[in-house]
Amino acid sequence: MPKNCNFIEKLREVGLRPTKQRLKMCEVLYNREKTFHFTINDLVKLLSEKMNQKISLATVYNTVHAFEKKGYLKEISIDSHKSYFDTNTSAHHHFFDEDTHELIDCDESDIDKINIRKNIAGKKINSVEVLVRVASDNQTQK
Amino acid sequence: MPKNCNFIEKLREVGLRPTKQRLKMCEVLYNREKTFHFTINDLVKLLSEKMNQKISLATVYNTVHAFEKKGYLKEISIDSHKSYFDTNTSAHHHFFDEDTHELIDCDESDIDKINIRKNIAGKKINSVEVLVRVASDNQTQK
DNA sequence: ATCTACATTATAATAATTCTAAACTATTGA
DNA sequence: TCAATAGTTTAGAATTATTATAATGTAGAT
Repeated sequence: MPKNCNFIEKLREVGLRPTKQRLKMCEVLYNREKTFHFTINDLVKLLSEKMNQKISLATVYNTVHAFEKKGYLKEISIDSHKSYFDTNTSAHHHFFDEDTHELIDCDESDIDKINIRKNIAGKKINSVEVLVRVASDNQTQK
Repeated sequence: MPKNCNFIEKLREVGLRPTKQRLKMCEVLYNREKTFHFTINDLVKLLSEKMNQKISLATVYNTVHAFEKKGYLKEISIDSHKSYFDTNTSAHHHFFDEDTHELIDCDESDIDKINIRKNIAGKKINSVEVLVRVASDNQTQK
């Protein structure tokens, strides 16, 4: 498991002070095998339940947004009622399970490269993202 | 210009009563050449300013959602802070101009067909949507 | 014309997010 | 080591978007 000093350095590098709260958040977010997708709500729950660390809501918002601005987190738009964040900040696509409301990362190999034929005058492409919505296939058969 | 009786019929067909408010909304939404992208806020403004029709906010929400449920409108997720709706309900992709916050429809021909290689067990694909974020190209040059 | 089910409305309620101002703390450098 | 200070956290208030409520109104069937 990565030690906290990694997080301290990481935070320092981008100019964020390594406070107790930010370190706890780093642990929750980045001390894991797989990419983590979450809403602010999920995160607050995890922090208070699992980490036994009560962090003010405002701090969670501030810190998540600080992380986002610094490129530690990426916001994903799926549902206009909820903000999802992703610890995988590289360009990648998603599946969204409409039954469970779960986000799943796509690998490079899951979706062929997207070819954009249209050009918008004076504009450059910042990102190309695909969202594949899936749901349980009820007519189970042949 | 399409006459209102078209809207009356249209509404009847899907089981919505053609009330004064819904007809006004139909006019704003569908009496236009091009696809219309809007937020609830945009729509309320248009109704009150251009159409001189004061409709209660609750009615606008209810009616937009009724239209959406019946397939007259499609919700587009771009920004978790705003709900965008689209009068083009067919499957299509979008450009999103991050400078102006404007949505632009893609034609079939603008983006090659997306090939999804991954399968999620027991799940079927409901939709595949591409969002291309663009912004002004400032390093104007060679 | 009357009835009934659905609509509209103003307003209250809720939920998500941001603001505020005071208290706190990590860093700097004397 | 110890202030000074600049950035941070916090509780709670404020704001914004959306939904619920309950009274009143209206379209469509009889």
